[in-house]
Amino acid sequence: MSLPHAILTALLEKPSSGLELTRRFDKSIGYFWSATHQQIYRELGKLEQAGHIRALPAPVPARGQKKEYEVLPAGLVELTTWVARSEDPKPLRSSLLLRMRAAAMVGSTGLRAELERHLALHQAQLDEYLVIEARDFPAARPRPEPDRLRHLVLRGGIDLERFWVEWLTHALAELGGE
Amino acid sequence: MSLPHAILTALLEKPSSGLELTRRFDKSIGYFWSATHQQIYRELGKLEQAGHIRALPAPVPARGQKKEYEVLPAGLVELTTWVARSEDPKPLRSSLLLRMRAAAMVGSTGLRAELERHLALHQAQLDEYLVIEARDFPAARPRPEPDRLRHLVLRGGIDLERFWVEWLTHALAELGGE
DNA sequence: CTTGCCATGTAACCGGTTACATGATTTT
DNA sequence: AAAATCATGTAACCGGTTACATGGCAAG
Repeated sequence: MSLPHAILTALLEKPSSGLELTRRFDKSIGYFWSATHQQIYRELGKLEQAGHIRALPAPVPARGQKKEYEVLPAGLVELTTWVARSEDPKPLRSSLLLRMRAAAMVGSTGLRAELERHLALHQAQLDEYLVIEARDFPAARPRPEPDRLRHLVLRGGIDLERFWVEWLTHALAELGGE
Repeated sequence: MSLPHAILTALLEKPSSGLELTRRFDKSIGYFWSATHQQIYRELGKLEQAGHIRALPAPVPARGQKKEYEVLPAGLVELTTWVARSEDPKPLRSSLLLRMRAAAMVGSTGLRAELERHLALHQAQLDEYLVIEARDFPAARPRPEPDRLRHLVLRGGIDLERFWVEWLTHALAELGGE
């Protein structure tokens, strides 16, 4: 049940329409909780019904017309209690690790190319994160808590990509020429 | 579309019944592709229908009776081609990172306890992996390829847990007393 | 002969994914 | 006025989750 809270967070940062949310998900919150525009519209409807958000009054409400949403006090309460809520981490699901395990049974033919492809993807994502870090979090400390928290989140993304890059590099070396 | 291939791999390692598979998932393949017994029975049905596996003939087939499955040649082909197949990594989904991002907007009250809980969980998982590594992969190299691949998979799990342990430790330090 | 466990399932639901539909606005 | 783009949606599907049902078998 994380998507509604992802949306509440995004709307708190800045009231937005569905499409704007979709775009911001693509380059920010979506880095660790992605969503398509269909999901977002569906969820906005539910959140409005629940009284957690409301559509800002539009001059002429109509289909195909932009609708801006903002968070209501009830939504703020919901998000605040959710932050303190406890939830187990979902078990890992990696089809790449699974593939490697299968390769141990049926041979690793063709696996190398896939590892190289993933390495490039993770390296690219890492580079993207590092650019954001340099832009949004230049040296200078200490910082106010909100900034520290946002930086920690980004750090998580960075270190996770670094893990993949290192593991894939190691795996390719270990696999040897095929 | 990974579950069927996880099952094929497990059945190649050793022909099993549905419940046996469920148990083996809980302590091996399930570390990176978990499944409940309902999923497994459903998938076994599909795989049998597709001609990828077959139930070994039982003396008295009946409901509530154990059914052993084995992989058929078609299943082996399917798994082999799947290993070489290319598939993008699913985008990361971490409700913990999301929670921290929300905390940057509404305050981090109650977050510390959750971080500590996750730290303990990941530390426990890491310890479990390390025991398995010591048991199944004692020093001595070089090794045949299948063993190298299985060890790489386990290494992935280990390094991933290490990442979480380190990041959570860092986050707790950075968060400071609350 | 009841309790508990082994083993195989069915049913309902839910979030995420993919494909498509529709209206409004801007560009050419 | 046709084409492209912005913006909001509907519908169908699919894998994973939760709750429950059913039968066989062994222990006390």
